[in-house]
Amino acid sequence: MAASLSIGEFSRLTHLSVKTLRYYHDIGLMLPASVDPATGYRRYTTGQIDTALLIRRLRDIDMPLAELRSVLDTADDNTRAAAIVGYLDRMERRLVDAQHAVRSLRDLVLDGTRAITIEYRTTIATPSIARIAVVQRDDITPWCAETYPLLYGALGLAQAAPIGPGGALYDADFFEAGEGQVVAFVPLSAEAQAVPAGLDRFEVPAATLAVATHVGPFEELDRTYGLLGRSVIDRSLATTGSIREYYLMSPGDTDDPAQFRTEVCWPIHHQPGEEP
Amino acid sequence: MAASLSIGEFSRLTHLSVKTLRYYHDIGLMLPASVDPATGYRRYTTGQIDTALLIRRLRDIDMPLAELRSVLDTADDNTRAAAIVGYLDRMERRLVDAQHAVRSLRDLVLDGTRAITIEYRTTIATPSIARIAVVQRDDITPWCAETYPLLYGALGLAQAAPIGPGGALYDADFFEAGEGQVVAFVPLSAEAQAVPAGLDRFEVPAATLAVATHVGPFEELDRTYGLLGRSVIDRSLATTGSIREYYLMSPGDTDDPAQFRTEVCWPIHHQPGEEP
DNA sequence: TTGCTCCTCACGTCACGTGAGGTGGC
DNA sequence: TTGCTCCTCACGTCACGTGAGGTGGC
Repeated sequence: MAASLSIGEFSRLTHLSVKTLRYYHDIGLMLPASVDPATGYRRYTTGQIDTALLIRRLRDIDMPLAELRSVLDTADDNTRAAAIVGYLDRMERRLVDAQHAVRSLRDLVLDGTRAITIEYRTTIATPSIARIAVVQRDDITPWCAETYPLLYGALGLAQAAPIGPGGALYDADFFEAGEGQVVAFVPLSAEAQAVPAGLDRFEVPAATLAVATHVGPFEELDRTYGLLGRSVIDRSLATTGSIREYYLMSPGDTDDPAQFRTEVCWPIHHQPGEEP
Repeated sequence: MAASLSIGEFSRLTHLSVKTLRYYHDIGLMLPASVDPATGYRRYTTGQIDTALLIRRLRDIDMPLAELRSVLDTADDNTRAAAIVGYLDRMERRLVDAQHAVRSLRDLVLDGTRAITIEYRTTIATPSIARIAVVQRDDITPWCAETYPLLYGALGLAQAAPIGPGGALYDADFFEAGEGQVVAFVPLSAEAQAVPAGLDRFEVPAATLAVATHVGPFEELDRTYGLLGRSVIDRSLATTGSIREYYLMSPGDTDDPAQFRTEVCWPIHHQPGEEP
């Protein structure tokens, strides 16, 4: 019943180029139904159109060939559908992220004049409740989304009130190696009750800091980091130590990322104008 | 004032890898502020952080390096902003298209059982008003969006009513070479008044057709085409001639693409069961 | 027989990443 | 002096596209 087609005919019906079909044959992704042993001519059947169209659809949305291969190798329809839907989910998230990146860049370009103000501050050690973990840069958003409700939830249960805005310490490795220790903390008076399992007492160390307040979504923090880092280095104030952020207005307070206010704190060895 | 940085320090501040920075130097996209003639060590300045961050942002959303180069070569701020925003516009459209592709594939995977019914039909020549042009496959959507309001608008002015649903003829080249003649037509009684400039009288030729009705957005037509083409070829009915579509329910009738009904008509040399 | 289709190499493209093997700076 | 940083090749990767040069089928 299924008729036989030359590679050119099959190409026209599937909108996969002849070169692409030959390449898929070479790598074993999609084999012709038969190959003439004398001439090497490839023959496809109409029954292969479905598969070819699926491949084209998935390639159109950039599924890597390795993943496509494992999808095609999946015989069971439900398992295969689940694998595809899993990819679609990931893809949709990436598209949304890309849209945010486009919009944020548009804001930056159309309003590139926003300067930052930098203040200098020496903090004292602060008792707090904290969650400490080694986190990858790419995982920081979900980790925070999970951690802060946990911390504030624990305070609620203990009927204790925070004595300042929550924040986090980021190990230098976190930025430099893409993975490092992160301490998410909420300041709390030392007399407050015992902390639940999984959370720790932690004393946020005293520090001398250059501080810039970032207004807007977390994805745009890079600009504030860039300007703050530049200022610190230009003034030869840089020292080792953790980068610190304080979340003055965050997802716990508002749903609108444009309203977020984040203090970015860069460790310095002395305040400008003071004795080193 | 601008401090000097090694490539590693600059890499950490900009999140561009050392390899990437060296590559940008090689191709002349972004030069170090200085290079030690003895050791080849590259030196960057804090004043280059802004440019590096812009590059990173634009690369994050896949601007090709050639375009990035022309953006960076643009000295005038407004012209540069316009070039970036132009790219952002194109990118945003592509992202929306990709989202549609993802959703449409999701529908297909979750409801892959939809079969099509194929009927056979012999039509007679039909007088019509038409717009004829050579169109690229990629441009067909805007071309149609422009053409049908024109055609129906002309009918309105002439106080003439169409005598059947609008449609289009697609030359074989349109599908095979990516560009070919397209005739968009609306059937009209031969006695109706003269046609306005830019439009033509056209007689849609008689034909014997295999017809499948596609329900849903135009982006999913490939599946109906695949199933219809497969059926026609399997039955050895294929012949040369234009592919034809009739728009029974289209953007002129509803805003919801899920409601669109399109007859896809494949030319055949005789109806199955009849004498060839 | 003409001309269209199909074939197989070999190499190019894009934007880097991955080592190898070696030197420089603090 | 140690070990971390930086250097330059050369080659790899991903998913094909672009010819060159030649054969096959109708």
